[in-house]
Amino acid sequence: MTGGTPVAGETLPGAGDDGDDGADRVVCHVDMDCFYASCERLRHPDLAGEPVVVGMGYEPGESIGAVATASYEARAFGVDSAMPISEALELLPRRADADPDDPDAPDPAETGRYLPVDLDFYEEVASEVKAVLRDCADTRREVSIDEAYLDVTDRTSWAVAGDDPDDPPPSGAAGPSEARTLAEGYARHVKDRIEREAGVPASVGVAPNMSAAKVASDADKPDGLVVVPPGSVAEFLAPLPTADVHGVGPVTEETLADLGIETAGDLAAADRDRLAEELGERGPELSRRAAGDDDREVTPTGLPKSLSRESALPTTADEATKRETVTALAADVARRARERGCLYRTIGIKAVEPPFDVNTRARSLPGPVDDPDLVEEVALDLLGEFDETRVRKLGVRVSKLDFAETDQATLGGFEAAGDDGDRERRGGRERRGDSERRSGRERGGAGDGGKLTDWVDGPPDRGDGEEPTAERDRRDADEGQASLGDWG
DNA sequence: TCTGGGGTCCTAGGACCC
DNA sequence: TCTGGGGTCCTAGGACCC
Repeated sequence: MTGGTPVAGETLPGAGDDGDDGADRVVCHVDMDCFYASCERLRHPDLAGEPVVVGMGYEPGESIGAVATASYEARAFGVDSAMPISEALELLPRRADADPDDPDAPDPAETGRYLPVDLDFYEEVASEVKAVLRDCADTRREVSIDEAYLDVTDRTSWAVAGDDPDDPPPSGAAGPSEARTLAEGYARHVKDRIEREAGVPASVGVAPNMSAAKVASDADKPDGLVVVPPGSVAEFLAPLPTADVHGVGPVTEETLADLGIETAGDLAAADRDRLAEELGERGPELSRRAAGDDDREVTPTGLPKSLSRESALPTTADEATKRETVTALAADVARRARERGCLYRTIGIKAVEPPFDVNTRARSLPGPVDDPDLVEEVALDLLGEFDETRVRKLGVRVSKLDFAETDQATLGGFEAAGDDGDRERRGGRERRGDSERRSGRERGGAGDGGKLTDWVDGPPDRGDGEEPTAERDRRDADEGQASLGDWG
């Protein structure tokens, strides 16, 4: 896109009522364009300009799996995210199936390139994007592998470019409608750096709050930059369909339509008590967002709340098959929990009956554990209720995660004692897990000895007086960031 | 539509406690 | 034993997002 940057609405004098007067934030939402497909193009330049479909669960030559990402060229054929590969292939045949000697073969111009998901590679690219974001904003929230919010209030402002930033025009009202704000220049800088340094395109939305920035980044994809200055947020959102508001899905959209609410403007103006009746607390909140009113701070992503694995299988009632599947999923979830250094206190399963009937069962333990055998045992026990049931998908999940506990085990057994290798570390952790399993309730008791007390005076090997809790918190934060990429 | 996998948050009802 | 009220935890399900 080479056209001018769309600036949503003009700032009308006296209309600056969206946010806190004089305290307008500058929030960017960075959304990578068809990220997986862009990553594939990065390493396969011949894919440039081609319809590209990246499928999860897809294997070359097969028609299983679902579309994870479709390039915009592929979307032009109707291929879309979450679509079964088999359906995508009908809309857009595989290039490999185009054979010039076969009159029945598809026209190569109407075919696309299909590739399986390679998350490890996408995470490498994502980490380069994140490096740019870290450089451009101190306050960030990374939402997924390809999306982040930045609060850049302290790096730029809503002042009009060319004017003295220390003396912005009142309400930004002066100047021609195409006046560029400093915020726009900064957002372009971020966008250009991502493209230059990570090699993949992004769309960026800039607004005084998160939800408007999110909508803005979506408004001109791909390769978009949409700026919504304070005072014009409500006006920018008003004509959009309710489904464009973050948090409005198909069900809510339908409910709203039944109330005669079709646009964000309708939603903003709707009776919020009525919305609360229909939608619960979410209703009024969505209405506020639609009105351009969202005071959520950009806060870093925390540690995960749950870890799960699930997998689809040909619909079956066979008990042995189901138990095998759950056993494998349980082992995998337990392994990932251990890798991330967390204990869990609740173990659950999911069993999906055709067509899409989701059943969940969960059991909480007396205390947090790291115990793969127990995950399997509990999961299989919960599965017992579905022995007769035909299922098409099974899942295993651990929740009520506890990171602090293992951190202490890690620090005590690993860092402080020196690197004794992974085996030793795991052994220590397992022993700890077992003891927790027997006496999980000991946790939280004040001054009951144990590792916490050992730390009160500082790490055993270090006399530098560094405050141990602060150190642990920092590790927590780092771990949260580092693991982000795994949840695309 | 015959939907893949990994998450988050919210709600409602029941158990249990004071 | 009944009645009332408040709070917390747990489980199950639903909606939504990427």
